[in-house]
Amino acid sequence: MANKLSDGNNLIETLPSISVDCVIFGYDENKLKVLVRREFIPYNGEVHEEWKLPGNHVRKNEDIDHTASRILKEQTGLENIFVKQFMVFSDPDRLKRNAYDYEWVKPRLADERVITVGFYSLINVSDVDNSTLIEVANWADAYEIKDLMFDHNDIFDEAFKKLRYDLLHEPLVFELLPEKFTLTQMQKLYEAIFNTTYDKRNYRRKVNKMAYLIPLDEIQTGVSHKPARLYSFDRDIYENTRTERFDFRV
Amino acid sequence: MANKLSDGNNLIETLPSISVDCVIFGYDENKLKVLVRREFIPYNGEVHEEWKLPGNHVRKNEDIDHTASRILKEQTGLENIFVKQFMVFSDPDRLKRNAYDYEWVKPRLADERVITVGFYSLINVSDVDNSTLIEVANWADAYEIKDLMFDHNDIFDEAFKKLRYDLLHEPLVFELLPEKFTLTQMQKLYEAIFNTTYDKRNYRRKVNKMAYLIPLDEIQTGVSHKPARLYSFDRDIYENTRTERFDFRV
DNA sequence: ACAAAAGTGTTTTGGGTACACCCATGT
DNA sequence: ACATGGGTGTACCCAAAACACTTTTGT
Repeated sequence: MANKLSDGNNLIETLPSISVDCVIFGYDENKLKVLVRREFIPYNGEVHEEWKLPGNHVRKNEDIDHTASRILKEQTGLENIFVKQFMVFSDPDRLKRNAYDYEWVKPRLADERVITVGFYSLINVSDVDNSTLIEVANWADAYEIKDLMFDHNDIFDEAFKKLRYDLLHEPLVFELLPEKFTLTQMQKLYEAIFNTTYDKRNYRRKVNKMAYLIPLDEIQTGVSHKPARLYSFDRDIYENTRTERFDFRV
Repeated sequence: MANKLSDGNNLIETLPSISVDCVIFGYDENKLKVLVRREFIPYNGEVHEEWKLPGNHVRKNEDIDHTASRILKEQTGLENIFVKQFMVFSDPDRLKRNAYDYEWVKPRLADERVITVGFYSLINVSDVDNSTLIEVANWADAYEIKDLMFDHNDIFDEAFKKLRYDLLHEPLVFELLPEKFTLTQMQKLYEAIFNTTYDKRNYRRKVNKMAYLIPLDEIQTGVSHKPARLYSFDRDIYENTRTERFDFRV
C-alpha cells in the first residue's frame, strides 16, 4: 500500500496519507526566527511567491521522528538535532483552503488528502550554512509571520505554544545555547522566546538554584567589558535530580 | 488511495495507514478506570484472551477528532464527549511486537504498517449503559493496567501523563462531574486522578478563588450527614477571565 | 445519642517581585 | 577616563502547607 513518489530525483516508497511538517525555530542575534520556504504558485496566469513550512512524506519504513530529522537535514544540513512532535492536523480540506495552492500541490500527492504531523525543532542559525538555503528558504521573524500556504499558520501557532510550554518544563534552552555560555546569553534567549524581559538579579537567583548548571573556571574573552563567567549544562545531573513537576520558569 | 475496509458489516472507505486509538478514562465511585477491550488471539493452537485499547481507522473524509468521537460512540454509546489527541505512535514495528498479535491483526489492515494517533477522553462510568459492553469490554483500574496488545501500554502511559497535565491547565474536571456537584466530589476526583490526598481547608481556599465556580442556592439531599452546598461550572466566566498561564493546580 | 461528612482560620515558611549600585575589562 | 555589560542583596507580599474543632443532618 506504500506508494512510489518522487522525492527529489529518487523514487522512494512513502505512505500515501501522512506527512510531517516542521517548524524550525532558529535563534540568531537575540531574535527568534522560523525557517520558511518559498514556492512559486501559478495564479490566474501569473506566478505568485508564497511561503510554506518545510515538510515531507513519511517513508514506508521510518518512524515520524526520523522523517522530521530527515527534513531538518535537508533544510539545514544539520544532523542529530532535537525534534518534537506536537500535534496532528487532519482537516480533510486542509490543503484546499486556497484553490491555487491545491492545484499546485495536487500532482505531488498520492491522495487528495494528507494528514500531517507537526514537529518543531530548535537550532542556532549560526550553525547553518545559510548560503545554501538563501534562494528557497528564509529565516522569518517569529513575531512577524506572514500568510503561509495551507494550514501552515495554524501549525506555526501551535508549535510556538508548545515550544513555550516545553521550555518551561524541559531543558530545551540548551539546544539553542553553545556548549559554554553566559547567564546573560541564557536570559536573552528566554526573553526572545517569551517576548519579554526579566530582572537580572531575580533571574540569576532562580537559575543559580539549578544544580545542573555548572559554573566553569573560564570567562569570556574578547569583550570590551567585564568578562562573564561561562557555564555548561550537565545532563547527567539534570536526569538524576529532576522531579515530577519540574519547572524551568524564569 | 482510500481503501474499502470492512468496518463492522459495512464497506467504508478509510485511509490505509492511519488509525486512532482511544484511552477512555472513566470515573466510577471515586476510582479512575480505563476502558479496555477483550480479544481472543489464536496462539500456538490455543486461544488466549488479550486486551487492547479501542481504536479504528480514519475514514476517507473525516478529521481525526471525528474518528475519535466515533470510537467513543461505538464503545460507550455517548455522543458529544470531549476527546483530545495527545501523541502519534509511529514505530514501523509497533504492531509486530508480538508475532501472534500481528497475525491476528494483519487481515484487518490495508497495509502492514499503521501509524496511530492517541486520543484520550473522560466520561462518567455511570453515564454508560454498561450492560451492552460487558462481554467485550472492561473498566480496568487505571492504577493496575495489565499487559495490553501492541504498543498500547505506551499509549496508555502517555495518555495518563497528558491527562494529568491538562487537568492542571484546563477545566477538564467538569467533564467528569455532574452538572451540579459538591466541592468534596471535585476534590475526590482530583485525588483519584493524581492518586493523592489534599487538605480539605487548603483545597477549598484554592477553589474558592475560582470565579467560574458558582455556589448554588441548593444543597445535597438524601445523605445521612450535613448536606453539602452544590456548585456549578460557568464556562462563560471561565472563558472571559482565563489568563495566559492558567493554573488548575489544587 | 451517635455516625458521618460539611464547613471554617491561623501560623509558618518559602518564593516571587521590585529595586540600585559597584566592578572588571577594552578602547 | 569612559563606555559596556557583569555581578550582587534586601524588603515586602502572597501563596503553599500544616494543623483541629464545631455544625448539620439522618438514623
